[in-house]
Amino acid sequence: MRVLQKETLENRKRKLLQAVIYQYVRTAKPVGSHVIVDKYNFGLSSATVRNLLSDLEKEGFLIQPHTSAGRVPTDKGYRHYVDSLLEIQTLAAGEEERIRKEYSARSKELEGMMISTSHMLSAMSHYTGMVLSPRLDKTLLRRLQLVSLGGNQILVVIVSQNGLIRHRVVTLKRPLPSERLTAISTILNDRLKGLPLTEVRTQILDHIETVEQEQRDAFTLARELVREAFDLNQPDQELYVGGKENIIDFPELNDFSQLSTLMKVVEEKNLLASILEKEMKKGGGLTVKIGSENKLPQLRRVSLVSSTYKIGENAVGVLGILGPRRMEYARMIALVEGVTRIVNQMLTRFDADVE
Amino acid sequence: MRVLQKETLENRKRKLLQAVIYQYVRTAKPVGSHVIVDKYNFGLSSATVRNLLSDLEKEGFLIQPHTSAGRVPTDKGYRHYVDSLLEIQTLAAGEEERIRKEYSARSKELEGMMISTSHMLSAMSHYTGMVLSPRLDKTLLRRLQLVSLGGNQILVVIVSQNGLIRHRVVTLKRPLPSERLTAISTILNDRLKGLPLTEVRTQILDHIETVEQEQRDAFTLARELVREAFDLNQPDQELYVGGKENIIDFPELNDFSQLSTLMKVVEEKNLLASILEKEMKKGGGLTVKIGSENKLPQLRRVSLVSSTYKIGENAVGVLGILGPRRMEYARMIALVEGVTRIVNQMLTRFDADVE
DNA sequence: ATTAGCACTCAGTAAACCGGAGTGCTAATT
DNA sequence: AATTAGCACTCCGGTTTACTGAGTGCTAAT
Repeated sequence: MRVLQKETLENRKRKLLQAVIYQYVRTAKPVGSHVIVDKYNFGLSSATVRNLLSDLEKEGFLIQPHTSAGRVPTDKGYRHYVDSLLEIQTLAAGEEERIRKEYSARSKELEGMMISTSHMLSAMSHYTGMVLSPRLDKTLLRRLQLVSLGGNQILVVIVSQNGLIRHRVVTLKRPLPSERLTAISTILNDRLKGLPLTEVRTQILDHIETVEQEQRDAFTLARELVREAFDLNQPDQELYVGGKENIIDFPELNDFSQLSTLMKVVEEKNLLASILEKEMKKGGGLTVKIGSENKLPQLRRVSLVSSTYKIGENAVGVLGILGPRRMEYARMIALVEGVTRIVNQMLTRFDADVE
Repeated sequence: MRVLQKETLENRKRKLLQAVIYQYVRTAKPVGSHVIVDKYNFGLSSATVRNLLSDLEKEGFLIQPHTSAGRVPTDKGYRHYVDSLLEIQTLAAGEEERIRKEYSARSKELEGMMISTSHMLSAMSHYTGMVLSPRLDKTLLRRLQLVSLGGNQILVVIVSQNGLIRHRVVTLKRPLPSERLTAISTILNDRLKGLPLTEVRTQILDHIETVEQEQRDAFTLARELVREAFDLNQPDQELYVGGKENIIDFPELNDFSQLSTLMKVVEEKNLLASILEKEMKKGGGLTVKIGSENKLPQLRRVSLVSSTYKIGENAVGVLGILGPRRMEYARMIALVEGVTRIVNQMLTRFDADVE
């Protein structure tokens, strides 16, 4: 994604570009030569600035909405700006504090964490926050517990190594004495512990044959359980989105139809999810996708700042924000980066907590 | 809420009012006398219709957005219309089918059901769906299960009579052997089963003193558990909202600021929740609140169709939709009523499933 | 009581009309 | 050679004006 920095773009111009972008981000009005002279100390006259601006336009970093208007950054301009943010801002100490507090107040289990992360990203950015949950096949089974609910209902609780908890009520054809239940529970636990969750599913569904007779019906039951509990058509990666409503305030979307199409993309989570997933597969770190850099046409008027988060060494999920192109990139990047760091820590903590 | 039907509003006028509303709901354009003559067979001339319309306006059922425009229903007009919907439409057979299928595919546990209900309401109405979850103090404890996760983490699973499942990971100060855990689990279960969940909380937090010595530390532990698991600052009734994004398409909200304030109310769930809660306390059945009939000023441009749902005989929660005043009330009422019926059945099924 | 007819009102749209912000270019200045 | 002052030009956006047509209310005739 990184555009190589032309030598021709000497320092003065770069400063100017930054000033324009900075100004535009604040005011949302096309930036004219006079504003620049007034508010930023370049020691140049408006005429000179005009010349430079004109150059920058020829080079594709700026554009005029119409003749006789000021300049507005293009995607390329933003890109250059983002790339030049060498010294990444860090989160203000207060902010980091606030984030951590928010987490500790909430539950320690994974789903809760996903939800609050998405909310937090949105709250602190005033944009839309997204978190793609860790993939099932990267998370290992810590424990599988069967709890009788009386009658022929059973509660299946699946706990993964990193704190993801899933539960499901399963109704059996016939009742089952509770001591049988614990027996089965232990067998299953022994056999399956430490396997990836996706494995657990297939293990049970496929390898029934190889089991000795006495354990046979344990597995028949197990099969029934798993089929219901894992809910095959439920995707194993979920996207949590917080702050959809902020989309309304995106400054660029001045008409309803644009607003509406964007809303629909965000609503229809799996599109977004698959984009983030690709991001994840491509490896790690923080990426910024600006406007037209997004493949999805519906997203070409917005920007995405996202980052993969890890359990131990593996990138397992993605989190980020979706906002207008006219975005305070520096702050947003700091935010995403900060939250990623914290999430990483928390997930590895989960991991370490295992007996 | 029911406005008494004036004798003065003779049949012909009522029919006319209905026609106007019907027409307006479809077209969103002020309805003029000509349209009425053309599309509805009243056997009257436009002039006569005009007179009648003028009457209806004097009586407050209609209003002109400006002189020389057609008429638009007032809240009072809608109200009258809704009240005159004697024969409630029932859901189309296909629709009911679709709803039931949707449920069976999804999980049987309560939270999942709440979520899919809110989604369904929104999907079928194209408006915004809301479900207020059953109150904790109306639901009884079926089972409280402690599951060791190894180390000093414990998973507390709380299952209520009607299928609500809550889980929480609790980290203890010191590790606890797993046989102690099951022992404690049984004690707690015996003692607390069948109590309302709110009771469970207070029982454990308050009555520690009265316990014999040998069970003493069970309760010390329990106390620790409960305090964390029930998460005191979490409200015990939750509002599930689906289809917020549909608000964008509400025809009445033609400017951004209105849109935005409405969004904020819906976002800030507890305001809505408390309104619905009041609805519940006031007893049962289906209510329609039209525009200014809503206390909350932010809601005075929309309508609410809601209904309480029951477990057995008690109204425990509320569900409904929020849409524009210009709404197909007949269909919406049928929808809410239909969904309520199904939800009632499912909840009572949960109840009956207990051993 | 109903209706035909007509004068009147007014939203909404289009056309015409500025004012001003901002540019590009040229010629003068450093 | 780079910078700057000055000026003509462009075009957006807001405002005014004019016009159309849908729809009404009223009066007089049926």
